Amino acid sequence: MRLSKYFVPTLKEVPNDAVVASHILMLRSGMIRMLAAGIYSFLPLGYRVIKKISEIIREEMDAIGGQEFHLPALNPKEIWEETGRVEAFGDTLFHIKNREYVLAPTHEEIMTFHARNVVKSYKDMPQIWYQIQTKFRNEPRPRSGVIRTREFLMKDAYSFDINQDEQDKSYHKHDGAYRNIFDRCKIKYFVVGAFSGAMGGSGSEEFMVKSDAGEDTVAYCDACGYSANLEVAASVVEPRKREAKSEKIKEIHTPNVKSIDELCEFLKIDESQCAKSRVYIHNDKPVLILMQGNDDVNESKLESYLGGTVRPGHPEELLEITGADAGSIGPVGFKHKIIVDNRLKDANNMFSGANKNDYHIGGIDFKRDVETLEYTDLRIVKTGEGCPNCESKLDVFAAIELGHIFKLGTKYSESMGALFLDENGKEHPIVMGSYGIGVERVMACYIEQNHDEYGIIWDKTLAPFDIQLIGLNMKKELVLEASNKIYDELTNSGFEVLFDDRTNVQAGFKFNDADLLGMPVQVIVGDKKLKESASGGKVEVKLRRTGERFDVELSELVEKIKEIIKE
RNA sequence: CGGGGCGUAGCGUAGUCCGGUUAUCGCGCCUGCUUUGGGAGCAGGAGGUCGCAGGUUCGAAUCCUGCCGCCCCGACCA
Repeated sequence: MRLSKYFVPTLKEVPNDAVVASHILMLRSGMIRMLAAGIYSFLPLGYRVIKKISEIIREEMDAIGGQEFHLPALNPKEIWEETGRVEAFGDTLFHIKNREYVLAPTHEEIMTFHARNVVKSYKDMPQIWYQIQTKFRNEPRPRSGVIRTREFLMKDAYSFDINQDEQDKSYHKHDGAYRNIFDRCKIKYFVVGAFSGAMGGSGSEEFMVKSDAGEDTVAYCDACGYSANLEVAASVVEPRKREAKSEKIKEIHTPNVKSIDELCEFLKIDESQCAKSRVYIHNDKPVLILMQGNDDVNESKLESYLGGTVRPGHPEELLEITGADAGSIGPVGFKHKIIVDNRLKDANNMFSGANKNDYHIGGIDFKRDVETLEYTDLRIVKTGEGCPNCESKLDVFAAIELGHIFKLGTKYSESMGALFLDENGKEHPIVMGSYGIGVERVMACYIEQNHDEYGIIWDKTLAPFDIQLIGLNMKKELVLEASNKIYDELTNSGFEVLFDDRTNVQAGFKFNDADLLGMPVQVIVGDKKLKESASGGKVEVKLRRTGERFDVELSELVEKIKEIIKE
């Protein structure tokens, strides 16, 4: 491809709206342009990368017996009503205004629709069906360029099996395929056990990439590989030990003391002696949560302990429920359910609010002074805390979710009536799995992990082209002829070559563009080196990743490049 | 949806507080000449409803009101 005719609008300056590296570089290298918030066009160069990623995914899906579908994005709303997901998705689902259609945010219903009444016998399974297509979600806040958008490309696969054991096999096939896909894309990732959330089902794993641009938070142990979404992550922390002697309970006047830090300062005590109170509302009833010191409540853990959803109480509610404002609330005399973090199990000699403004209570013994307590793990894990599986320390960081595999069970097959007969003629719902990969996210994550101050650093697998051929001064006959010839030779040898044949662009400009676009190999043709050798001339070869450069005789160029580029 | 920021030529921006000639500068673009191994030089040129609408005023990029768009944080998120 000749750059003089190719639409690659590179940008010298950083666009105002881009913040994360992958977004900046995709814009600057002319691979994408924004149409509206969370809606992007892929330009020719960027689309080449998307096609390469899709092809890798396709190969690995086919290798585990996947069959590719092409499904409608426009779906009748009634199919989505069969599973109750019009309501479940709520505002995230795009609705068509002038017909009872929705834009598909995923395709469980549609695949199940095709399976029911057709996949009727145990002999028809297993099946793995997949698609690589555009999905639509009305995200409240798109962000980070292509990482969270309203319209995006997703590989979604669905498996259909006769029972859970068989489904486990399909699940493990996908686990392997996913590892192959991300390995081949040269992405450094890790796998996290996760909630299956609103998807339903019994188990799931997320394929994550460590990145500040990510929206998930993960606890990870370098030593043993333990990893978990922060929503469910556990850690080993020093518990509050019960002291031998329980002090007498006493009320203390603490004017204007609100926070745990202020309380410690005022009473000259350690935060480990403090029980912080948070009031949540669960099923319209108040629940008091006690945490040690400044530990934070993990609302996901609280929700899974209680079932359903919780929300923090409003200030007015707190006053009505406890008789005090936040900062003076405590367990003594609290009339409703109290749940205490494990770290404070059976603690005594604790300080907490008195349920009376400007007063706290000291010498609280949870076993003596509070009627009924429940204990569970409610902490948000922090960096440096002990790994629950080994002796090492946990690291907590942000991550991008690249892929997610679910054991769906029979949620969709039951609600949509996708049933089959087993060898005894008995009817069962199909056991399903679903498996997603965000295609643009693969691209963004790769760039997040492979760039420098000059631009993107592609490996051959995802690079839009293998080689950027740079003709330095295209007005010189010698350079023009030689670079044209090299272009033909490399192309005929099966390489994908982007030929910077622009006549009116300075050398430095071409070099910088080449580093920005980031093809793995640059071949630089200038008249000085062409004249250097009697045997027909030399060109310079530069490796983008290392910056290494060396001269190669023209006659040896193709062989040399083959050597460099072979995987 | 809450908080914050921004919107002036394709991109990046000055000017906005404190209203007043022809709206600033750089890059990019067009024409010509020169230059050609690290983001060229000279000369000439094109390009703007200052996000939109209304209002105040003799006069609005600038002040007021409403709306729209974009970014960041939060909430939300299979």
